[in-house]
Formats: sequence, structure tokens, C-alpha cells
Amino acid sequence: MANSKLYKGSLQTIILNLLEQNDKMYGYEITQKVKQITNGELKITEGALYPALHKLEAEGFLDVEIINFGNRMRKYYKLTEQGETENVNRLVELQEFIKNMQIMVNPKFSLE
Amino acid sequence: MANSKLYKGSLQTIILNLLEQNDKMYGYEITQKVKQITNGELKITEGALYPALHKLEAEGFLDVEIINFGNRMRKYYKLTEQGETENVNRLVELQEFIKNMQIMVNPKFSLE
DNA sequence: ATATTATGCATAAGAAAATTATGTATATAT
DNA sequence: ATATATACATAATTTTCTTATGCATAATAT
Repeated sequence: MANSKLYKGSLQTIILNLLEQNDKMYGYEITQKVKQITNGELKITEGALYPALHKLEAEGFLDVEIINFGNRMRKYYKLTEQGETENVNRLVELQEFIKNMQIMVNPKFSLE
Repeated sequence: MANSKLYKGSLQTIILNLLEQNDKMYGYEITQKVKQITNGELKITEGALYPALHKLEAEGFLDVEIINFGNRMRKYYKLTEQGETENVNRLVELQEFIKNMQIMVNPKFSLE
């Protein structure tokens, strides 16, 4: 996913959030979007992405729609209602995580 | 470590940074310090901590000094020169990670 | 008195999430 | 013809963590 291990555990958060912002997306599109908005710093590998999408779907957070685009196939994913709720929770967790990491690496943050 | 998966991959960064700030610490002290500065939100388990310390030591980032404190034993860890360099790199990675996550969940950040 | 909690180390089994390596197939550019 | 891009997928392996267990001493609560 990237040179740093920090991204471990953040893939689902990223996927849920992109789908909140973009209504529906297919797998390859997600990899390109992430590469684009991080200026190439973050590359999501297929071996991580597809299993993650399948898991989120199995948990009821995503719905799939298969589209035949020309002669190729695309699987469009979108958030279910449950998925929208989950996304809100994940964003809260992300902000708490970032806050705690900032505090730890720079104790002055805790004085705010 | 916590309710959220996001902390996966961040333990080494946390350890290196605490040792930068506190010169030398022993394992149990690290768990208590982290609990304290995150108001109990982040609890580092022993099953994660001790293997992580051993790994950082094996990689040459930490030096150990065994102290007999009363009848108990403490293993004090401190950064090697290599460890200090590594810590700087990890902090840069952390800030880049946070920046990228902020951009992804809130595209407005990219306009700064 | 004695049971629990705190202090302090450690490892082993298992789960979760990733990497790396494949595999299939079409489209396009050199 | 060959490489790159698009588009899906899975399998083997590695990394990192959780959960469970083990040993031992010290302090505190009942």
C-alpha cells in the first residue's frame, strides 16, 4: 500500500469514505482515485483492495452492481444505509486516532 | 491495542518517539505512559509490546540495560544513534500519513 | 490471614490485514 | 510484436496484533 506501515488498518476507512464522497465506484477506479489525490504517495494493491471490498460487502456495508462496460466488466460498489452509519463511526475513530498520535509525538497538543 | 484497527502499524512509531522524549524507559513504564497521555484510550498489550521492543533492539534501534530494582527486574531501553535517525524518519512518515488521510476524508484539505 | 491488584518480564497460538505472486481477459499505443 | 493500461480474482506468505498463558515479587484491600 505504501512505504510506511501506518496505512495498515486504514484501507476500509478509505474505501467507505471514498464511496460516501463519490456515490458509486468500481475497484480499479478506487485505486486510481487514491493515487491521484495523494499525488502518487499511496498505491492500493489489488491483493488488498478486492478482498477488502468483498468483506465490506459481506458485512452489509456495500451493495454491488455489475455493469458491462464495452467488453469489460465493472463492479460498482455503493454504501448501504448500514455502510453510511459505519462510515460516520470510522471517521470519528480516525479523528481520535490522529488526535492521540499527535499528542504522543508532540505532548504540547494535549494542552489545547 | 484499541477498539480501532487504525493503530495497527503504529506501535514502533510510538515506542521510538517516547524514547526520544524520555531518554530511557522500561516496558511496563511505556504501557503506563501511553495509557496516561491518551486518557486511557490507548492500551498497549504486553503481547504486542515485548516482541516489538525485541525487534527494534535486533534491528539496532534500541540498546538495553538490565537493572535490578529492589527484587524486581527492569529492562531499560534507549535509542541508539541509528534509532534516533529512524525516529526522525518515522515522524516524517507519520505526518505524511496523517496529511494523506485528512486529504482523503476531507478533500478540502488539499486546497491548502 | 489471604485474596486481589499492581508490577515486571516472556512466549505461543491464532486472527486479521497486508504483500507478493499469479491468473484471466480486453484495449491501446509503440 | 510488445508493453502498458484497464478490470476482475485468488493463493501463499508475511507482518502485526490479540488473546491466553506462564513465572515471580510487592502492595493493598477484605
